[in-house]
Amino acid sequence: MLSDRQRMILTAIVDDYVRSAEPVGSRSISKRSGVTFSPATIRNEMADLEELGLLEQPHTSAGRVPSNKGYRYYVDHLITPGGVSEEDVRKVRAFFAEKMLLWEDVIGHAATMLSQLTHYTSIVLGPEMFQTTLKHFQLVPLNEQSAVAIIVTSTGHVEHRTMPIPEGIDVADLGKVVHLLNDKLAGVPFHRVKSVLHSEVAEELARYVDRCQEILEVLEDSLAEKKDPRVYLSGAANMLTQPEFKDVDKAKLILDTLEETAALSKLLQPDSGGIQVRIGTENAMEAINQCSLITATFSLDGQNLGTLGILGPTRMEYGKVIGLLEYLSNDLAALIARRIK
Amino acid sequence: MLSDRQRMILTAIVDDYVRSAEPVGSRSISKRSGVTFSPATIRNEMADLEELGLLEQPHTSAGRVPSNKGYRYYVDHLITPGGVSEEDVRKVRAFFAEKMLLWEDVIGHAATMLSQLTHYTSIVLGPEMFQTTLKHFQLVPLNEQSAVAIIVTSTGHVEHRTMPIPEGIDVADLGKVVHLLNDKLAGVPFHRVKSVLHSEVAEELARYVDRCQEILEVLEDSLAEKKDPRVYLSGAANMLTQPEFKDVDKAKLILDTLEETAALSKLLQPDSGGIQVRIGTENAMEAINQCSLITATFSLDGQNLGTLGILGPTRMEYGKVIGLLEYLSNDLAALIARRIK
DNA sequence: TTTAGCACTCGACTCGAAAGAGTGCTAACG
DNA sequence: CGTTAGCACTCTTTCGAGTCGAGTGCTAAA
Repeated sequence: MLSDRQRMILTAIVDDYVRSAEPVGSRSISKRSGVTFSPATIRNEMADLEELGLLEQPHTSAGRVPSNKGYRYYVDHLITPGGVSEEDVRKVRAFFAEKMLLWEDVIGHAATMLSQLTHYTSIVLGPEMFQTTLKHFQLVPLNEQSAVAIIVTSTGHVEHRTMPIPEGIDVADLGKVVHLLNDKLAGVPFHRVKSVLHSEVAEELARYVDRCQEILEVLEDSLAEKKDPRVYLSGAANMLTQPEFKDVDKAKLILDTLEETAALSKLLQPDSGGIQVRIGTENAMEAINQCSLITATFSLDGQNLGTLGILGPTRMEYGKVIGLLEYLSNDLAALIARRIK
Repeated sequence: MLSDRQRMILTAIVDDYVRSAEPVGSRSISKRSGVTFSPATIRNEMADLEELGLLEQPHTSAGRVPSNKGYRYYVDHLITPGGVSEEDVRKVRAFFAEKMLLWEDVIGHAATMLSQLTHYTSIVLGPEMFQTTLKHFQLVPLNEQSAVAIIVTSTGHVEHRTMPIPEGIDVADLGKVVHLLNDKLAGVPFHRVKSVLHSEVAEELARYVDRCQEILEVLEDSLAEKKDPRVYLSGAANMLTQPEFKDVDKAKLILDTLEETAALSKLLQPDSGGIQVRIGTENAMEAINQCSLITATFSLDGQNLGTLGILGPTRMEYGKVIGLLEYLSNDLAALIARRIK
């Protein structure tokens, strides 16, 4: 357990270091308003905090820097529950007002906004279809060989996929199949679609439709195929403004990682709902062991609609970012809820 | 007009500099196989080439570097029409074989492949819908307030957009409208959709359908709205491997630019079909005045289907990239042609 | 016209000295 | 006993001088 003074000093060091990116010395802390003790006292406390593993020294005769453990303590116990600045609220409002018309792009634009507001990198995951239920689906024939499947999920997410039509299949037959499937599949979770197709639908369908086996097969491919959720990335270049990545090689390592959307989608996969903070080596991926990732899920009736993520250096404005993510994820959830009513 | 020897020297300098990123000295050229004259002779020629503005010297006592004008001459007159290596052909084949099933993502994946094959940054533009014609469109109602419009263009491109349903409109009415519109609008270029809706459709529709004015309005918004073509970016981090961008600030400038998709879409807009090379300051955007952009359009019956772009430092493997783009753009065009038959 | 020779230029690298920031320790103080 | 002043010490950063080496331009000879 830390004393009040130790907590105060740790807070000061984190705050200072986040701002300046330079090791924090005892003198600069003693000069803060509200500090009544001398640099020497602070040095003693700092030595104690270092022994506890909360601080580190880049080298003798440098100031102190928070360790990962230090950041963790800060986030868990010291953080000031950051409200969102009035200006940011205004920007968010303005943004949604403008972008609501192009609903398809709204999540992508949210990513852009996040990176602009925070000056960090934002990574946003769209809904993972596989975990939602099918609400409605429809086929629109394109030509002899292909059709577009439009899929609507219970969360109001719409997606289309082109699929091949087996040689010589009648369009009318397809229509019948789709009609029947909508009855059977509405409300079925995607991860069960495959088995439902096999167990319940196949036989009945076979009575009405020729060659239904072939039709079911292509439908399976386009409907039930597991796909990674869409990944929206924005502000990756913001990483380059951080002094910890002034070395191009380090920066390249991270930016390369950021281009692998599959890896990102795994990285953001939340353990649970709400806000999560992963500091430095707490992140599974080695390339971002110098970074912290803060994520927030937004959901509707317990169904996960997506994840907002902010990636920055471990030396990051945790309070501000957490506040913003909390605010924005609630906003987005509310927006989607209102939309599908 | 350059002498054969001058052309040979310029070629050697460009090739060497592209490989090494270091100013090329007379000595290193004279050592090349096939070179029969001494460094002194080459120095004389180099001085002449510099006077012509084709070469530059970073400072006295350094070797020579091609100027933008030098690259231009190289691209226009000296380039060896680069074939595509067998290995690359194999990779492209393998790639298409694998990705054809997920047709929706094929262009995006093509971008990824381009950046991986070239180690440069690839920027790919999807089809500009506004220049194609409408082939078919359909509405799928989502709930009381909204529907999805599926739009199919003559080039086989499919797109969906959510649109609001005006309060209290009958779904059956909507169906009628869509049916009628498909007759009227099929084959109409998108840039004329708006006027056709007004001039030809409006009156006739009014006879059958109540409140058709409101319906037409929302349709206009979702159908005829001009949207920038989709921009696919891949391999932006490759920029960081180039020694000319080892300075983080320069790199940041470029990466920032690369995040503005609207600007990119403008930048890639081709003057004409085929391959285009823009060297250094020939590019409109100041941030990439140290870069070259090579673009190739792929089209079908004269309709532009998209643009492949490779962005790299001016010190770029022009021959190889041009060859690859030529090959891939033809391939893509053929693929699309085969698909819509 | 080509080439050898040579003085010259200029960036890159190395080294050491000086400056400066911050510490840890000790001893004194209230 | 906690707090503080004082001080020696450590380590990085910065700067300039010196050296090295690559490459040039010029001149004179082949």
